[in-house]
Amino acid sequence: MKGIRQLAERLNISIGTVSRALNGRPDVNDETRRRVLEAAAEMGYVPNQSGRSLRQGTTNAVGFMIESGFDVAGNPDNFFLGVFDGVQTVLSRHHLDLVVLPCATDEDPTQYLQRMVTRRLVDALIISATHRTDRRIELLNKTHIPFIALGRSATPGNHPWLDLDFEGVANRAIDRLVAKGHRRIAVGVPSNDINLGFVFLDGYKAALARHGIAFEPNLVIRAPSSEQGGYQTAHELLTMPEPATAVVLIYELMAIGFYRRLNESGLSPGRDIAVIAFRESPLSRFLSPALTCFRMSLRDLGITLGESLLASMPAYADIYPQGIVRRVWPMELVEGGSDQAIKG
Amino acid sequence: MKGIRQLAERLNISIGTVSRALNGRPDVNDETRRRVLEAAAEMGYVPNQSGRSLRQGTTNAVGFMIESGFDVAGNPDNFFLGVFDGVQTVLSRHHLDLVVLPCATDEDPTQYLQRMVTRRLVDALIISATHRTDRRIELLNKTHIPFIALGRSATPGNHPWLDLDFEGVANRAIDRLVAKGHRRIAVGVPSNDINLGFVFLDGYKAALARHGIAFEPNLVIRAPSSEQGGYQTAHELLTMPEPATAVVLIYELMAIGFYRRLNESGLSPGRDIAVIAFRESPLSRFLSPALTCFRMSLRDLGITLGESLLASMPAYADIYPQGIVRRVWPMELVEGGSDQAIKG
DNA sequence: CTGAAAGCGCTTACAG
DNA sequence: CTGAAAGCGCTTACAG
Repeated sequence: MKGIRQLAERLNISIGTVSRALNGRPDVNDETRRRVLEAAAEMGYVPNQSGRSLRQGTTNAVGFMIESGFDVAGNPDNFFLGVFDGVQTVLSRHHLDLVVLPCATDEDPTQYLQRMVTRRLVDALIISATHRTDRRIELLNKTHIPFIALGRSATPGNHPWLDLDFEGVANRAIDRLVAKGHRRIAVGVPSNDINLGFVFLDGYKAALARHGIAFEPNLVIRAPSSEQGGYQTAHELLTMPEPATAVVLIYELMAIGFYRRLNESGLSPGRDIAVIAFRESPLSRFLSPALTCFRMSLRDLGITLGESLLASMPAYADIYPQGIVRRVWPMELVEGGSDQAIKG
Repeated sequence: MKGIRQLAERLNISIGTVSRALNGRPDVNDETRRRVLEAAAEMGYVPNQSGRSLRQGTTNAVGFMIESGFDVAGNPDNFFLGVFDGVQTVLSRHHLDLVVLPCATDEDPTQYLQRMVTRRLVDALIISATHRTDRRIELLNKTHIPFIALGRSATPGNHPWLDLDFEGVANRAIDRLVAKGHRRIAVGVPSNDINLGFVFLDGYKAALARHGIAFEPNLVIRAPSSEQGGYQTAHELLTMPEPATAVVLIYELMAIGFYRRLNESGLSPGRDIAVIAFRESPLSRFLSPALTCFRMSLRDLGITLGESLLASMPAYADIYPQGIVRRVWPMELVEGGSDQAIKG
């Protein structure tokens, strides 16, 4: 066990001076500092995090909670790994580490989060896949731990959040489809309580209203965010008395199942029914025809997420003076062949 | 700040007794224990992990390192989230938590791991995506922290490991294809140093030898483990002087690109060229024709991974007496239409 | 069965 | 510029 004490003994100085030298305090003789750093490197000494945490009251770690159950479904190409990378870029500037906290499927997310918070495993938290009403937000607001939500929620709070622009997705998709002559436009939305479904649906209704198209509840297909869900969505649409001519899917994974169901009926996406989906992934290019979808930089999203979180922490607020960030993240439309059909 | 001291004051007993009651020590009066537990629940008291860690020398956390760069590629449907779930099932039995440590793409994996180890963030580690020679294994063996590798490696060590049965995949795929009359069977393998590529290739060569088929180096196509890589693989195969009649792909993500390239030439997987891929995912069923591939339970793999890790930790060795586990994980073949072509 | 005390490895006012 | 000492929140021998 190589602690600060061994290091100090070896150099014949006090542990206080070693600590100050290591932590870059200005009140240390240059020569002393040099010797300390040299010896530390040689011994491979790194401060014990528990010792520091206990003394300082901070862990120098930021937690990112993910829920296997909800997050997985719609994210086939590892949405999160891209975001992690961006978050880490920011954290590493301040010698903070990112630890990912995966909540097991058989555990209540709020209880899990509660445990992580009270154990003081991390100084701050990022939560994702927010629900319409989200008890985690309630809990975090009560405990006063700094956090940011990747996703809005109807649960109130003064916390920062970052969310993808699902209104924008709905609006631009509808505008595009209407411009191509479509009037009966369906949407495939999540069947659970995840907040983005609500935002997307509101955007859809607003866009229809702008174009003077009446909202028809039966054109809103609720299905799991999976291939199977996409298959179901296509099946429902095809067996309707008056089928839709276009569809906007919330997850591109659904597009695979959607395409397949169309093919089974001898129909072709893009020719017989227009398809637009959120979000671009490696798959979207390889579908045939390529999927019209929305693109974003996961890394940039992660960077903004990290910076916005730090902005809400007193210790970093002067470096990131943006205050409480509440921001919608824009996305870019990527044209594919899947919505090229011209109607009427 | 609600610490053990506040709890003790409120109950008018010493902090030592509170600690003993909370930790389930037998030498505590039943009534005292009841009062302590009740008050703790009421106050929402949970022991500070830094305090415990510093005193006990353990963190009660197990780390699972993932590398964004390498792990992501071949795992479109979140391989790891399934495994995490199984690992957590095991850890939660012993009040251990799983923390995932994602190594950023711009950081050296060995240095990252070094930092995590010396900081003493976790008591034990799981590493994944092992390379042919893996400096992380060298490091971990040196530091004497308990760990298990998900994947074999040529780097020596007495550590436990668990690995998927890539020889089995190669053998059974080749047997099946040979039985259908194929003799020119290609393989698509990773273009990097990841160990599974070596294991798979060895299995392939051995299987060919068993069937008296000469090994042809140009039938080994090295490509990235992505759709693009699958596309490249198909392209190379189609432009060969004497094309292969069957192919085994190491990642099912490659199959998407492979299918697409075949379609571009008016060829059909399953009819014109037989395709088998490792590993089953939601996608494999939705490809047309469905992909013949290999299935496993990610959760069960995670459970075994967790139990094998604990077996190597002195504190848990009596509960998990399996010793140093070194085990190959079997998989089940799932029939699709992609290898139904009969040659000869 | 309980209390008082030591100590895990650090950081940081406080003297000098 | 440096050292001696206190103390972060726990657990655990050691007395009684």
